[in-house]
Amino acid sequence: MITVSSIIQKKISRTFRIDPNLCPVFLSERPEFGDYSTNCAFVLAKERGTSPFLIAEDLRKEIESKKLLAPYCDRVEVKNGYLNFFLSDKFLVQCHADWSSCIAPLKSTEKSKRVVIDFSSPNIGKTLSVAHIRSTILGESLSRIYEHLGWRVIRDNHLGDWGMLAAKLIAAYKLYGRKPLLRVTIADMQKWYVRFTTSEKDHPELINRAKQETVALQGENSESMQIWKALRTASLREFHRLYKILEVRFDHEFGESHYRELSSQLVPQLVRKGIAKRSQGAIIVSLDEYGLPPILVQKSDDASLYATNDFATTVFRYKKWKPDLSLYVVANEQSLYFEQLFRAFEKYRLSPGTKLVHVKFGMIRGADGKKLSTRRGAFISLEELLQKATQRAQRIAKKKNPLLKQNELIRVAAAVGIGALKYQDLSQNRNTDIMFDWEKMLSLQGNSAPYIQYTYARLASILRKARLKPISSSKFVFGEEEGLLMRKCVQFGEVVEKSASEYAPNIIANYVYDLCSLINGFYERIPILKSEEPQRSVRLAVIKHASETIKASLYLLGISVMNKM
RNA sequence: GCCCUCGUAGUUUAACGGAUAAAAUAGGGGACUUCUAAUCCCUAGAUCGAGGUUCGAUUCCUCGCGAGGGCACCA
Repeated sequence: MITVSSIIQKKISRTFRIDPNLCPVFLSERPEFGDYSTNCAFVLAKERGTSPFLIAEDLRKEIESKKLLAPYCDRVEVKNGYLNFFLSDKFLVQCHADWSSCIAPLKSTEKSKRVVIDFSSPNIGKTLSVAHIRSTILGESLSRIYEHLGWRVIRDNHLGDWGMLAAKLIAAYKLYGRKPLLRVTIADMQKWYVRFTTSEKDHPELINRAKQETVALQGENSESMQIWKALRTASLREFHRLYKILEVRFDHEFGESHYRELSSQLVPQLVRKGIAKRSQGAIIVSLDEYGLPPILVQKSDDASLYATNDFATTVFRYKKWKPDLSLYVVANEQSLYFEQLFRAFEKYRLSPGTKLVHVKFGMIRGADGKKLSTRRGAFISLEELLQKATQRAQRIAKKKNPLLKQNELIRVAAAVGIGALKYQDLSQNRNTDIMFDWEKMLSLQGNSAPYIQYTYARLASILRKARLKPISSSKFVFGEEEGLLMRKCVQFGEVVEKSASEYAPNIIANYVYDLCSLINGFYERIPILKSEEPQRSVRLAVIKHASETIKASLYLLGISVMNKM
């Protein structure tokens, strides 16, 4: 994978002995500023006490006379104190000839870096809702992005399938369940669970029943254990159905239950090491030195907690995979909690080998601006959302292109509907809250997935009609318009790297949208099939690269393309 | 009370401390005998307030104002 900006940065920092951090090289904002720019002259001006314009000019002369950036850039300009670099045509032709090195995913090997991505992570017994959509879609996209960069990605769906939740589900089933276990659905469980928790207030004995279930769950062959297994399986069945529609997959679904042994061993271990101590009957890890409130790892009735389990999970993952990076794709609301968890883990392992990151995101809020909750009656099931999205897409697809065959129509509707939903979320900076709005969620207009998919379909149609004949590199000359498009395509690699390092798929979304907007302008102005050789071949080649770039970008967002729509 | 996230055109959103703050949508005007008009072109419109740091601030700091979230036995 070629990332020209880091090459330029390295050469400049080495040649002029500048700290690489002081000469950041970034993609230019406009064509007249070239392809890459650096503001290092400003930084150096401060250190040396001279004018940034003079420094920039000196650097430019030196770079040009030594041909420092050959073969990548053949032109350097100084403008407003910035150094602007222009990719050479020679380099663009080289990219064309070896296109796969620009766009193909890197292969992962034994030595590749490893990342564990913890995402989606729903609770069993409860229907997936819009609240799960962000983590699920973001996590899947991040997984694909890291895979593209050659990392070994371990996707783990950390199900909430244990503890009080599980106990209450079992107790509720025993009380209200009139169905054989095999026929129980998530909707049933949810109904029973809600009934159970709402009656708790007036009937405190229900809490005791649930506590008894937690004890009963310790017997591997108890009736409660059989019920639990069945409820868990039924939940997973439904989750998997929706994940399949969303094109989301996991390597593991260990869930909290997997760590029950480890959790129980952990607390005494923490106490022995002097990390945890008893306080007000409970066991806590104090985090005073970080200015954080303490984290509870055991309740005063000796039961374990969320944190205990997560701590054990972190230990388990560390031992099993020795990951370089571990991402927890979980909403903003849990910021404090994760900070506590990571600090506590830091105390446990004095030199952590894994970088732990809470990839947080804004909440989906209701029309009233408040958190969506079942209690407020603001429950919107994911299934309903997916259905509506697909239905609307189908209606519109039929209107727009009546020639589509039935099977094509169905494929288009799914790709467009689901794609729009994902794009709507992923194209936004992940920290911004989303106000839930049916219209917005399902919109197929403007800056949306179908705009990009449509651009792809247009190009596919041209390529179908064209029959490509490869022409030799020596005859290959980019005109201005073709060059502009090619330059944008060449940026793909660095865009992917940036989005990975910031855990921000929206960088890819913004990029592919820009690319398409460029393509559509090109499409309007420049004839392709009807142009003369050798231009025709050059244009076709660029169009092909562009369409592959769209496809690859959308793939990283978890969105599919089609040849007709 | 303390902590976290956020505040940008009418609306929904972009923007590594940098160049003329970018789009979509709604509004006004235009382009299909031409590779798919789910398209393109033109037009009007914005950084919550007050200070500070900086050559340069939507971005960093302080104080306000506003929205949302979190803060010991839920997950």
